[in-house]
Amino acid sequence: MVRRDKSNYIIQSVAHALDVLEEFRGEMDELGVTELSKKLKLHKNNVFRILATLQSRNYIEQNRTNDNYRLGIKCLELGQTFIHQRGLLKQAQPILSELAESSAETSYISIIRGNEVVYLDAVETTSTVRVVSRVGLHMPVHATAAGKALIAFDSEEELRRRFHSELPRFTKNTITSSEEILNVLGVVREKEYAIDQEEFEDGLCCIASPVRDYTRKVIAALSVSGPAHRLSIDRIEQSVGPEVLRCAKMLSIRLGYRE
Amino acid sequence: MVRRDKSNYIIQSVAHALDVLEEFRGEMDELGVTELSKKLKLHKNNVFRILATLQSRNYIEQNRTNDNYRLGIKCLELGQTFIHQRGLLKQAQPILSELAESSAETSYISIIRGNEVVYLDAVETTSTVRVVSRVGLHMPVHATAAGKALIAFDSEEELRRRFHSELPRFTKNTITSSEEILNVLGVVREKEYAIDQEEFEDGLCCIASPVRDYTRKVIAALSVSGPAHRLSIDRIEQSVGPEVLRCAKMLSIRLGYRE
DNA sequence: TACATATATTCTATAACATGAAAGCGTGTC
DNA sequence: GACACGCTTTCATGTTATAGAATATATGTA
Repeated sequence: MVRRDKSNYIIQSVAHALDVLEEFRGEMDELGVTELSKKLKLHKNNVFRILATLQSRNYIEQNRTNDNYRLGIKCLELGQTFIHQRGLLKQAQPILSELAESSAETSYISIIRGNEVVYLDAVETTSTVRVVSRVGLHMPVHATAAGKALIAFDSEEELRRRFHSELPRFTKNTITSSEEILNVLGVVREKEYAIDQEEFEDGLCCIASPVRDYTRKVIAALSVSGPAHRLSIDRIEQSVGPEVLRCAKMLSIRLGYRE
Repeated sequence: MVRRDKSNYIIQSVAHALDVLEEFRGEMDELGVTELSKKLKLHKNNVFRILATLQSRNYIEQNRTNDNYRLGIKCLELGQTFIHQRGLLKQAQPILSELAESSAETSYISIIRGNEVVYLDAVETTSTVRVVSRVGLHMPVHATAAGKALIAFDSEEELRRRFHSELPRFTKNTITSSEEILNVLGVVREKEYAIDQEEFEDGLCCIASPVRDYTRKVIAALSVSGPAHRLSIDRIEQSVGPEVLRCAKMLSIRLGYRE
C-alpha cells in the first residue's frame, strides 16, 4: 500500500492547541490571551478556549494575580513518563535478545562509571560453549570493547586526561600504551564499533558499539562477547561487528536519539 | 463578574487529543489504534487522526516494525521546559535570599537567551545604597558577570563562533576585544566565578557563578551586584566570590547536578 | 493455497461543534 | 469620569471533526 502522507489527517483544532502549548517554550514563561492571539493569528476566543481545555488537564495553569498563563505540572509528568518508558534497560531488553540470537553470542548492555565499565544486563547465547557472565562486574575501560565504545567519542582533552600514563596489563594482548589506545579509539570512531581481542581475558573476544539517547551523548554500550575461536577477525568484520552496530543504532533511536 | 467555570469552554476535539496522550502514562509504552479506540470509546478513525496530529509535532512517534505508537521526544522537551521555567526559580528563591543576606548585596538568578542575559529574579540587599533592579532586563553576555558565567563552559568552537569581532562598548571598562574576553572566560573556568567591574554600567560591579542541573549543563547564573565602592577586588576574592560560588553549587545540587 | 482475523489506514458525507465577531466586565491611567 | 486594554462570555453559522464503512496488509490456520 502506498500510504498517504499523515499531514492529510491532521485535526486542525488539535494542531492549534499544540501551537498554543508550544508558545510556552520561549523565553517568556507567562503569556496572555491577547499576546498568544496575535502571535498565532488565532481569534482571542479560540485561544481562550484552547487554554481552558489545556488548563482543565493541568498542562497549563493561570497566574491568578495577573491572569497570565504558564505551563502546568502535567508537562513535567509527561516528560517524566517519557524518561521512564524510554529507560535504558527496558528499551535494551528486546534488542539484547535480538542481538544474542543473530550473533549466537551473549549480548550485554553496559555503562561507564568513572574509569570502569559496569555491565548492567545480558542475554545469554544459545551456543554450547558459554562464557562466564559479566553482569554486575566492573571492568577497566581500556581493556574492554564496551569501555572503548563508551569513551571513544569523548573530547580529545578528556581522553588525554584519562590516558596519561602506562595502563594496567591483564593479558599479553592488553594495550598498555596511552598513545596506542588513543589511536585505537580513532579507529573506533570511524567504524562506530570497538573490538577487544583477548585484551582483558585470555580466550575471550568482544565487540561493542556506542548507544546514544535524546541528549545525543553516548550513554551506554551494546556489546557481544564470546570465545576467541568463534569470534575471528573475519567473522567480526563481516558479520558480528556490523550487526552490533545495527542493533546499537536501533537502541539509540528507541532512546530518543536523532542523527 | 462572576466567572463561569472553564469547563463550559472546553474544545472537545482537543480534550480527546489529551485523552489519547494521557493513555501513554501507564506501564504499556506502546499502544495501537484499535486498543486506544476501545479504551477511549472513540472511533478508530478519530484516534488515528489524533495520533497523526500528535505525531506531526513529535509528541507521539510510531514504531515502524509493529505500527504501535509511543510517546515522542516533545514530551520530554515539554517536561524540561517546565523544569526550566518553574523548577529553577522555585529552587533558587531560598538561595537568593541567603546570598543577599550573606553578601549584603542584591542577588540575581539569570539565564541566557541567544546573545543576551535575562534576569529572572532577584532578592534585594538590605544596604542603604541600592542599585536599580535588573529583573526582566536583557543584557549583553560579554559585559556582565552573569553572561560570562553562563557561557564560560561552552566549547571553544561555540565561544569562537560567539566572539568573532569587536564587541559593543558600554563603559570605559568594557572588554571589546574578542581575544580578551576569551582569555577572561578561561579565568572564569578556573575560578568558577566571573566578575564584571563596571563593564556594563559605571559604578556597578557584579560577581556571578554558573548553576548546573541534572543534565550537568550550565543552565543559569547566580549573581550578586552592588556599587563598586562596596565590591572591592579584595572583598570579591576573599569573601563574595567564594560565597557566590558556594551558593551556586548549592543551587546546582538542588537542581539535580552531581559532580 | 484459501480463508479468516486483526489492525492500521483511507474515504466520504453530514451534522456537530469550532470559529469568528462582538459584547461584557474588571483594572489601571490620566 | 472617560478611556484603553486585556480576559472572559455569548451566539450563530459554516467549516471541519466525527461516524460509518471500506481498503490494504500481515499473520495464522486448516
